[in-house]
Amino acid sequence: MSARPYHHGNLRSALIEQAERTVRERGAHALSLRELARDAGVSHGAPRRHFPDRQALLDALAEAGFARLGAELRSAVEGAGEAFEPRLQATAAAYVRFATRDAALLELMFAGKHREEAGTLHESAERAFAVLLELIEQGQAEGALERGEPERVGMVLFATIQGIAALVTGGMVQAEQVDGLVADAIAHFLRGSRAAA
Amino acid sequence: MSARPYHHGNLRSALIEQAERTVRERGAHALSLRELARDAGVSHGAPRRHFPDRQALLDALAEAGFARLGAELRSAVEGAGEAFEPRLQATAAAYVRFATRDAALLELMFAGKHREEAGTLHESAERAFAVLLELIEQGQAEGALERGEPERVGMVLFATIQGIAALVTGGMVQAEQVDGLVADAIAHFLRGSRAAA
DNA sequence: ACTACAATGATGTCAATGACAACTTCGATC
DNA sequence: GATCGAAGTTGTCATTGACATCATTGTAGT
Repeated sequence: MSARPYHHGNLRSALIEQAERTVRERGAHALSLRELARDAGVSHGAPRRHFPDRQALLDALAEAGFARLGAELRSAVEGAGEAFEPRLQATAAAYVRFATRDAALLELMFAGKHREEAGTLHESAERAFAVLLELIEQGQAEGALERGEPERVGMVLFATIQGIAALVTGGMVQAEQVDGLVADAIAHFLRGSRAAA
Repeated sequence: MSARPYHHGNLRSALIEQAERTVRERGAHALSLRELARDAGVSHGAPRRHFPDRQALLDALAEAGFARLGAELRSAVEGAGEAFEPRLQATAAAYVRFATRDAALLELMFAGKHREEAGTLHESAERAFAVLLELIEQGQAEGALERGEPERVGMVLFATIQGIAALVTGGMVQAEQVDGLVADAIAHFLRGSRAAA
């Protein structure tokens, strides 16, 4: 009759999982270590074994977020054939989808990134964004984008996509308009790029 | 010897002023009503007369933020001559300047905007953004931008500017690169627009 | 099997905080 | 000058994050 074993077994995962849900549904400010502990059926001190303080949990969430973002972007690229433009469309749409579905999480990810202590976070972020850089390189190879460092060439495009996501989460754009707006932005960007080449 | 008069005199303003500083320097999450009260030399219950709860203070900050943003944008437009392109450059730069200097505040402003209760916030936001819409209309009149609703035509541009600000506050772009990036983005956008016309 | 030991959780405590209620002081108005 | 509402004070409560100390359990080494 071991109603609840003394050891949870995978408390860390359970905490992160529940925390992701809370952040998505009620924002990061609503995240309470004690509430997480209660939901996991564990004492209020237990989470401390896995996360020394609240910020450590947020960092872990950010890290997991980058991993998932990278996976979703990669999946979008790979599911969109070989040509540059459809790949770009699919990837941008995937990014906006992530950014709007997990707006608060993305905020965490960005906020954690420029904190000094955030050790492995930078690497996780770079791994996620590597997908985008590869895509830019393909665009350059196909002559759709100007030459130069991919990071610089893609910056304006990335800013635009990120900005669209911000407008959606800020309520300045309806959800139904998103796809059209993304398509618009990409078409606009590519026109501007070709004119420069 | 009125060391401290019973009535502060303008507690509301003092609280908002100090709160703006705190938000700018340490973020909105670090804002404590009790700390504000202490700094103002007033009891912990006093702020309640002016802000029923913490959110009310945040809303007031957002409102003041929109007023200031609108003023800075207008000032940028008016200080940049009559022609569309320099006006656009100046306005975009002013927006990014605001967004990076008061990143946490801008976040508050966006977050508050799509909350139902936020009564007058929407109006404040619209007043601030009216400057941008007028500018878009001028660009259309001069043939630099495609025709159609200014709100739609300007959306991609606004997203890009907002996105650049996000990249800066996210640490993905150095402060020195900002001006160049903004100029790049605008040039890119205008090329794309002319090609469409 | 037995014993350390390290990992994981439980319990208790503290200071800070937001929210609320009840009381007090001040100043404007009649 | 009495009244009354606005502004401030004091006291309290539940919640929270952080921390210290203790309890339990699985596991490695013998």
